[in-house]
Amino acid sequence: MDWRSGSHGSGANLPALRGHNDALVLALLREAGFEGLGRTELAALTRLTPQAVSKITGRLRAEGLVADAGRGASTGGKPRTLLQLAAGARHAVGVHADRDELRAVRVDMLGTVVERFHGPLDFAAGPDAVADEVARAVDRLCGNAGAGSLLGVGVAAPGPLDWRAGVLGRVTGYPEWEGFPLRQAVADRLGPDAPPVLLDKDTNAGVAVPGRRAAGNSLYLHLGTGLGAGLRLRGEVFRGERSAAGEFGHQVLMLDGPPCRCGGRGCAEVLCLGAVARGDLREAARILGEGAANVVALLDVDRVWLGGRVVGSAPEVFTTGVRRVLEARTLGGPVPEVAASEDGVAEGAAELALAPLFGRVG
Amino acid sequence: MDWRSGSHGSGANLPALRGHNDALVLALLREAGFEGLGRTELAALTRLTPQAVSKITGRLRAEGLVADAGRGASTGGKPRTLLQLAAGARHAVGVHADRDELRAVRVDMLGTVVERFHGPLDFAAGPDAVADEVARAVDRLCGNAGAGSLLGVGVAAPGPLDWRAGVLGRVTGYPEWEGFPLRQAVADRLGPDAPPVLLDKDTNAGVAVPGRRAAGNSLYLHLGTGLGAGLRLRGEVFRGERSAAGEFGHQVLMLDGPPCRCGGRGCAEVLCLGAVARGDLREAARILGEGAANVVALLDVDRVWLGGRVVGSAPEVFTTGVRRVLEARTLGGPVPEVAASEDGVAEGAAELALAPLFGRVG
DNA sequence: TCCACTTTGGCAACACTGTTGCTTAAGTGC
DNA sequence: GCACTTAAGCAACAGTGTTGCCAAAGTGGA
Repeated sequence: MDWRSGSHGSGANLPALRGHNDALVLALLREAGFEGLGRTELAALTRLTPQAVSKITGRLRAEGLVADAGRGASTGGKPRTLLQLAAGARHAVGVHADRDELRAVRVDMLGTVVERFHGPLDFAAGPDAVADEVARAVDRLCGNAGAGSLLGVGVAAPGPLDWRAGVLGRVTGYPEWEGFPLRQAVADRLGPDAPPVLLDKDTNAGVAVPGRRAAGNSLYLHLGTGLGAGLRLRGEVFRGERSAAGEFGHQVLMLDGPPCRCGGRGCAEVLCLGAVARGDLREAARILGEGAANVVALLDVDRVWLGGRVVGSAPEVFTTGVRRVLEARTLGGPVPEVAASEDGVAEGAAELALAPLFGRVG
Repeated sequence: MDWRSGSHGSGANLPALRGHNDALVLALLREAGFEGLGRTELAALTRLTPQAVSKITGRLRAEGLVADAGRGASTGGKPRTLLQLAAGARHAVGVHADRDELRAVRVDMLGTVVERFHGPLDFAAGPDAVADEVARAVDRLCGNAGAGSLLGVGVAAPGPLDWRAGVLGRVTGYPEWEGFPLRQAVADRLGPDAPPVLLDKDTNAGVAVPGRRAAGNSLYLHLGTGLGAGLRLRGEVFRGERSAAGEFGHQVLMLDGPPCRCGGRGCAEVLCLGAVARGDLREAARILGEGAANVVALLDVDRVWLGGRVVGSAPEVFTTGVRRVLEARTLGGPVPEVAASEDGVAEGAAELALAPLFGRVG
């Protein structure tokens, strides 16, 4: 349930109890998708009594979040009335603010993209101008949605940054960005009636891409101008206490190897980008694979997503290269799924805004 | 709160609500230790109303888990009545079943060791004989405790093993151990009225050593005949979906380096043990530090514990060596605490048995 | 066509949770 | 001595999931 807030979490009262169960039912209905789920199945999955499920779904129906989805087949008695998520009843917006481009999407409660928008962006114009552009993109996408149906806005930006405070960190090449409260800046521009705004690293949004199977542990590796990673453990984005988790580019893979801009030697990033610069993408994929295999072994990762422009330029090379290393290094154990991710950072940002509805922090 | 059971966790009802709040209050009182805590402070920490705290502490007092601890200083009004954990009211037993030695402890609810026992052990005698020895050690330690005060028994053994099922995996040198249900074997020998028995990897027990600050992320590195790790994320042991997390020995630190027994090349273990074999403990510490720094950066780790016989032979060399690497590699960020752990695996195993009382899985 | 059976799902009463409103106890400080 | 502050319990309350019961809506055999 995780009603954590302090170091030990928070106490729970009746509203919190109800909120937990509501979110749980919504999450199960979301996973079931268009097929829907009967009340009896929900009772079995939640381990609540059928009567409790009836009360809960009654509430959710009254709020318009859940709707009937016809009748199921009979199993010898009255056929069950199927319920499904009223996907279009609420929306979320996700924005990927990259160095030279802005991509924004509006998604429904299933995470399906309803509307897209993208345009140029220029970090050099300064953080205030970028906040303007982000707010403008959100407004454009929300004009077509019913008022009040927007649950949240997620903004993904290059890290590092402070997720809790919503403040940017040192963005390479743009020193004036450090310390800029982008989350608050966007929220101010959207007005006081706007839903909550979240700010997260692009790699964290990348690992949160909506998918039916949110459970388990996932790793997203982003190879572009730099090398970064996002982690999803037990279905939730893992950020660490100081939003610093997911540092992958400066994992040392070759002790006393070539010097890196970070001051270290033999970092994954310097090795990988070096191979890319030499045009040796196979070697870059192998290095990426070795780094991924370290994380896979350490954290029992189920799925590895690869993204970023370099990967996008030759997805096959990278997925097969990484998969080969993982197969060699997982001794008998299950080999994680490896796939190249379409640029889904904006979708992931929207997913982070949607997450609280389903009882997840992110 | 984490009343997880299925992939999405479980539904919550009133008993679960009460259990969560009871566990939370007990955890806070445990952290406060002998100083105790007033009802008002508990209310602030739990975000419950003072009246709710009075009801909760009333229940816990009736069960004997909590007791008065005198009066606090007045802050201008009636002085608060302090409460503290009745540490001696319940106990847990932890057993470290190592290849040639058995160490067992009985601890109170604060995790303080009340009684110790250790003796020889011989894995070669077979798993049944070892289960006998473990059960005998538990019986010996529990004879002196009041009946019914035992909350649980934790058994730590060399990994890999299946934590959920309580079944051993491949123990190097003892092929007949694979698949042996040690947890059930011990439970059978303790009888039907005995409290729950847990089985976990020694490295997981090592990272769960009782300490006031359970929150945050910790890493335990064990350097003995092999190299292993235990992870504690957000205060809970991280085992992964298949109990496979914490693989550290075969993290590749030197691409295409010296061949390892696992079939890979340049693994942390082969590099580290190689340096140890050459008598170069400083180099071993440096390698350990580089591996630790990778994990620290990836997971935003706060504390690094070092253990195992090799570390025990020269704790200063390893702590300073590891700390030096961490200082060099954390660029401006906070440097995690580094300490050599006394052999606390048995205490950690007891802690895992105690954990459910405080609302943690482990 | 009828009827026993199974399964679904809602109504009403219930037990029990934390919350609210109020009162009493027990200190401090002018 | 008295106003004030803080702690903590009693009683009534709102609202949760649970239990017991019953009506609705199917299946399947006589």
